[in-house]
Amino acid sequence: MAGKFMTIREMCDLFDVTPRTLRFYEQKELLAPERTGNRRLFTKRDRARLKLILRGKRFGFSLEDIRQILDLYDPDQNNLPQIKRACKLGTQRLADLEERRKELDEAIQDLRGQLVIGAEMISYAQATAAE
Amino acid sequence: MAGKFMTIREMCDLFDVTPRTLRFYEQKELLAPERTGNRRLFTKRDRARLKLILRGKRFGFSLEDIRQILDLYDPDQNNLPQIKRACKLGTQRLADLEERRKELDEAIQDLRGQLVIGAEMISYAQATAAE
DNA sequence: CGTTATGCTTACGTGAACGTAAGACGGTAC
DNA sequence: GTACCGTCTTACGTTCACGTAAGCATAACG
Repeated sequence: MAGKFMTIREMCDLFDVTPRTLRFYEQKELLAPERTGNRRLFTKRDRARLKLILRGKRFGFSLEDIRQILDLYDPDQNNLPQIKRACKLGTQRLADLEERRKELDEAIQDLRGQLVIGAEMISYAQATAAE
Repeated sequence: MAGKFMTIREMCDLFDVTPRTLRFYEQKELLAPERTGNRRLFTKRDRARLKLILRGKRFGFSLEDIRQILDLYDPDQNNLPQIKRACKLGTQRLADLEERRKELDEAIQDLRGQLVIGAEMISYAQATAAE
């Protein structure tokens, strides 16, 4: 049923988005589903791209940022300069992500510390209440 | 000059944001600077909160999400139920962040792989061009 | 002491990322 | 055949996160 092509509804159910969202992404050239008549047919490629799109969004990238990143994932094989540009941009993006990971680790440490403090406040409150 | 209080401009320079942004965050109750007359005076607490705000934004949280997180970082010490709620929410948020880290690691691995492919494409193109 | 910078409030404007409603078209279930 | 999905296009509406301009008060500088 979903071997090669998927309808827009199947895509929506699979990724938990609305049809409007998929059409919007197509309009922004983030997706490029096939057509039969004027019905959209989403391929494996579209699914892979959508996964990347949603992931990017969860990390605060704009759709325009994401479009640039997507180009990295399937550049025009016959266009060497474009491949080189994509690699350069990708290397830069990688450094970006690694920086983000450091920040994320820091945030996790902070939050853990805060939870310890919270736990202390609770046990202290209970201790004084028991007096 | 910036020992205890900072002007809005000093804050802007320090965090690379506009005055409008700081006023906007205050209106949304993310910050609560003191006042002298009607001039805002930002304290160490505001600086700590702003750091958290900007960090949250980089990870795609909405300002409303962030407001909830901020409450975690200085709950009302006299309100035990609120502390407990904050801890619960914080624990949940921690799991959330750790999930994000897994995703981020995945994204980094993907991108590294993609860069390898790109490098291969470049060297292949150059090899065939040399024939 | 006038000019220039900084800050305040109020309020309308803007770009991104969709939501939503209207109307038309094609398959298909009865 | 017609009633009903599912999908399409077009287009106006909406929310979030600020930008920007106007008008006024105060502070800092020379």
